[in-house]
Amino acid sequence: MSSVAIQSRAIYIAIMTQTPPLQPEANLDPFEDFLCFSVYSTGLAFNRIYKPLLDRLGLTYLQYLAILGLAQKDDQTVSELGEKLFLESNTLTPLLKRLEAAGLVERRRSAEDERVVRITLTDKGRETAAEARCVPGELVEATGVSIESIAELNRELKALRTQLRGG
Amino acid sequence: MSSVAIQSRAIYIAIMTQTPPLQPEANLDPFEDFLCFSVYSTGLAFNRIYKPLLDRLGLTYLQYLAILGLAQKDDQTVSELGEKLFLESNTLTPLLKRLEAAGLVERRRSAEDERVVRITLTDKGRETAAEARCVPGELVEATGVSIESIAELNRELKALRTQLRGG
DNA sequence: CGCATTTAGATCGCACACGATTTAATCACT
DNA sequence: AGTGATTAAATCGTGTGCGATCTAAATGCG
Repeated sequence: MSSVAIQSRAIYIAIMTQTPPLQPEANLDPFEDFLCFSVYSTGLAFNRIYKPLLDRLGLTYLQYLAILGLAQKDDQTVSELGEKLFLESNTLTPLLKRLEAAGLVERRRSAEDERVVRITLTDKGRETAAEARCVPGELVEATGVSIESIAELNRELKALRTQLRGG
Repeated sequence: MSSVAIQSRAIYIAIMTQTPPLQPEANLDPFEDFLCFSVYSTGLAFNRIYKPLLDRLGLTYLQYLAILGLAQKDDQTVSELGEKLFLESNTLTPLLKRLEAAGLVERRRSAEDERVVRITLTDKGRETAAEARCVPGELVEATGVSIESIAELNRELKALRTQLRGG
């Protein structure tokens, strides 16, 4: 059994808490030591925490993020929104059609460039966005994680994401 | 437009870097300040980094995690594996059937309790697991994130996940 | 102008996630 | 032993993510 070869452009993004390279024989617990798994499973946990709150707004987690993104700036293109969310049209187009069907956004081809689709929030969409902004305030600190340490965690994750995306 | 009511059991899980409660008028940038989004988008970035490496093993990201989980301990039940991955049978059953179809695992009903399905790695599955363990070693540090800071980040994420899951 | 190239979205197929429900087996308790 | 509750896994429907491909519009360039 051969180990997979090292890539030519040696990106190394701190993936785990143990020093690479790993030997197959190493006795490690992947789900404790792999940062990628901590990020993955924390994402699942966030999704589950948000879901009951977003259900009342009739939004999924991604739809919630999209609505917040649209509320930031009116009349964005699909690509523009995609840059904020780190997603592309293959994910956003169906999502935006669902939001349109729900009466929260309008999709219109640009007059200057017919390739471009511009998204605007409807009145109902703006109301939903305002409610969506209140959702995080509902999740209230129970134990000892301070706002400061969360801010720090957020900074670290953003730096990591930037590295993962190639700087 | 009504703000959503505070829940009776006031869980607050530090969700963002600004102090709640948020007013709808607050001029914030959700995608910079929301920890949930940093976790979400970092997860997407991890997925994309891993994909080309896992493609060579013929595994998806979740299949990779599942194989590593199965390699830790032989003859696990679906529920046992689910506890490691924070997933349930509605996600794992189809995934395990795909791994079975690929010849990497075997699924067998327990003789003692016919409700239980036990999963074992085949020889091919163990080979794949050994290769899978080498994958993180391929992702090599390019810039200034040290193993120590990654270990710290990992600890913080795990603590956060624990809180999100209700302690 | 003519035509290849590029670009923005859309479409398609596959694999997750997850709430809700179903099935079948076991347990609890009388 | 009987039966209602519980449990483990499977099934189903909806909504992401994403690689690959497609379409149509705009651009570049001789």
